[in-house]
Amino acid sequence: MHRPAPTLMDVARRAGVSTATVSRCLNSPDRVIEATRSKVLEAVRDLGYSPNFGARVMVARRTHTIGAIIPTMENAIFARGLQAFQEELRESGYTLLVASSSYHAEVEEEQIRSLVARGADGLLLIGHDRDPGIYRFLETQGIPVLVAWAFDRAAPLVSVGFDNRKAMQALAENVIGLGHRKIGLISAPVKSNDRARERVEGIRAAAQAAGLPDSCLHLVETDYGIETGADAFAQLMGCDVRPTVVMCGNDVLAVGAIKQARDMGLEVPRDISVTGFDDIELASVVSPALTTVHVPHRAMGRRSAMQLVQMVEGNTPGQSLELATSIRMRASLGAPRPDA
Amino acid sequence: MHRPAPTLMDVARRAGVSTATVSRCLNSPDRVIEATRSKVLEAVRDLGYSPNFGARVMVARRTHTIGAIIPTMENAIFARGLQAFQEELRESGYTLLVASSSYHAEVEEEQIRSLVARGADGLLLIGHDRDPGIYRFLETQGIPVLVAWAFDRAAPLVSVGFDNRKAMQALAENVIGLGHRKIGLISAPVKSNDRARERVEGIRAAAQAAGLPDSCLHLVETDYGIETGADAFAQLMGCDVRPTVVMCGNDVLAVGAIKQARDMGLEVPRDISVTGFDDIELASVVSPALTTVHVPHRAMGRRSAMQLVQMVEGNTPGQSLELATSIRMRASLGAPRPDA
DNA sequence: AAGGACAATGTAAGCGCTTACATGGCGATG
DNA sequence: CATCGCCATGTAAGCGCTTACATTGTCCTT
Repeated sequence: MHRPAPTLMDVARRAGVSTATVSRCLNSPDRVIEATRSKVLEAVRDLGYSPNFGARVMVARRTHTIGAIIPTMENAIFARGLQAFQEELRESGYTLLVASSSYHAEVEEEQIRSLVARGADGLLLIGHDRDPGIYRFLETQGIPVLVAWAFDRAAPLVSVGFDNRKAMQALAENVIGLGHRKIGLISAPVKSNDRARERVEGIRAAAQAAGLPDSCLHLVETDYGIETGADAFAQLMGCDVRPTVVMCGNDVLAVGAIKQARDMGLEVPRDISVTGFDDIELASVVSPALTTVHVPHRAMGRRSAMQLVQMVEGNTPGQSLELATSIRMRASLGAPRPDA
Repeated sequence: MHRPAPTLMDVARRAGVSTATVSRCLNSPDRVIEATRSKVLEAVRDLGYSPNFGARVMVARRTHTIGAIIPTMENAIFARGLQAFQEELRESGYTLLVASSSYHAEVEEEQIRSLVARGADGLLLIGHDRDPGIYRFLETQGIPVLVAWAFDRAAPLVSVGFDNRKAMQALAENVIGLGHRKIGLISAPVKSNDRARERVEGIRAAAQAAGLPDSCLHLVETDYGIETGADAFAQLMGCDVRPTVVMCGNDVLAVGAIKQARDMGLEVPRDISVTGFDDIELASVVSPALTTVHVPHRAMGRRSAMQLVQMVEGNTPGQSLELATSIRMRASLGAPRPDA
């Protein structure tokens, strides 16, 4: 059905030169005399020639491609950071290829292998929880890897991000400081998700520090999404001991919670407070605006890109970087009702 | 600094067989006797071997990779459809690689070339507006291309999507039917964005059909985002003739408009109505919930994937598919105030 | 005018893999 | 027991490109 794509050889023949000359025209034009060059470039245009990437990579051993695997594209949590990551990469002459794992470890592993096989010069991964085998694999492949969205000095991999536990703990201290003693928690599944786990533990730590019993915390785990957040909220409200505040592992869940509260005729924050995590755009749009932990998405993306490029080009071990988070106090958090 | 990644040859030597046998072990295991196979697989594991994609592609001429270039990852408009697209691809044994163009034609062209060079077997593009030169390039490369998010029978490329104009026209007819005569429009820049353009024209068509003068429409173009939507809304409200309804080219802009209305002390829909387009999750979360055009994101993603795979595998020309949209009447649209 | 330096181009090896074809061994068949 | 066929494996070509090295021609230099 289709003539195969033209090759270097075709161009060379048409221009009446050797393949080497064509290659040089394309890669170091100044090493070829003007007359030849224009002849060759004309042939390239006429034929609609485009170099075969595979062949080129095989020789050059560099693709100028960075791969990123994120848990999901479905919500905005990674979107902004990734956008910044890509912008910065572009400036350094790299192309970003993104794959999403749908929060499945096996899919992620598959994607890692796929991206590596495709010659990614470096990889961006989210979070630390991962089968050690895959780290060994990356090691033998000699591919620099950077972990983002979670800073952990002790982790085996270089990471650029923030301390999830500390950030959530700070928010929880505020919540407790307002007088809340019955706290509902909605989190993404903590198994094999270090970020979710750390956030929950941050809350635990704050409760403990304030001398609250463990029983004051009620955790519901659920998948990611507005609807699932809503369901979890309903579940929490159905318990014998109603919480006065629901702290959510991220903004998407929190928005679901707020929505459900509204649907149940509860007023936030008068009847119940809600908090989130991430400070995505959604957080300031929802009504009441969401109290949440602000994460420096764009800075994280940019710094990750810079660091990763450095690791790739300098062949250096790379250095972890901790970014600060801050608390955004907005309308969704208030003191508990005196009668509650 | 690093030992180069192991090759087929290394594995073969370690397992004491030929490279052909190793290759067969990996690609058609049943053509190799059990004993040999386990020997080879052990060597593969020990060495952390991963096939060199470039080399493999060069021979096989197939990558089982589909590339997609979307205008932005920053908001959820493409997220859900893309997720479905990826899921369907995965089931057919394909990997999805995504790049984003930030709504820049040159970036998009670069990404197309990059993805093609990387051996994408097929491409998913959004919308039809594009330099014809790039179509010629794709033609000579023999890469099947599918356009999504915009159905157009007359377009040169196969498309799976909906009729943007018709969809928006239907919504506009509703709006006009409610009695609105002064309509504000907030759209993404219509130049080189056929979807935005068609939507605006849909509104124009509805106005014309209802016998309204052109002057009843006031268009503001702005980039994508909640904040820009808010600004555009403020601008619209600052005009001498205040509209009674603001129709937005998409939900993100509409959410910005609603937010701005709230900030300006206007009650939606009593003081002013707002409509969107896309029906992303955000639309039903915002308060008041957004009246918008529902787009079958997931179906579009799945059908696009199926169609594209068919084009790639069957080497067939492919067939366009029009999907239906529907109107979601929610709280943000009401009749105009009698006194307005 | 002969020798040398240098610039432009050509020649060919080889990157890591798949696969058509060649080879050898073994069981079934007559 | 010789013959055939088949299965498991090996051999080697070649995918499209880059690049080290070889070749040719030009223009100085002495």
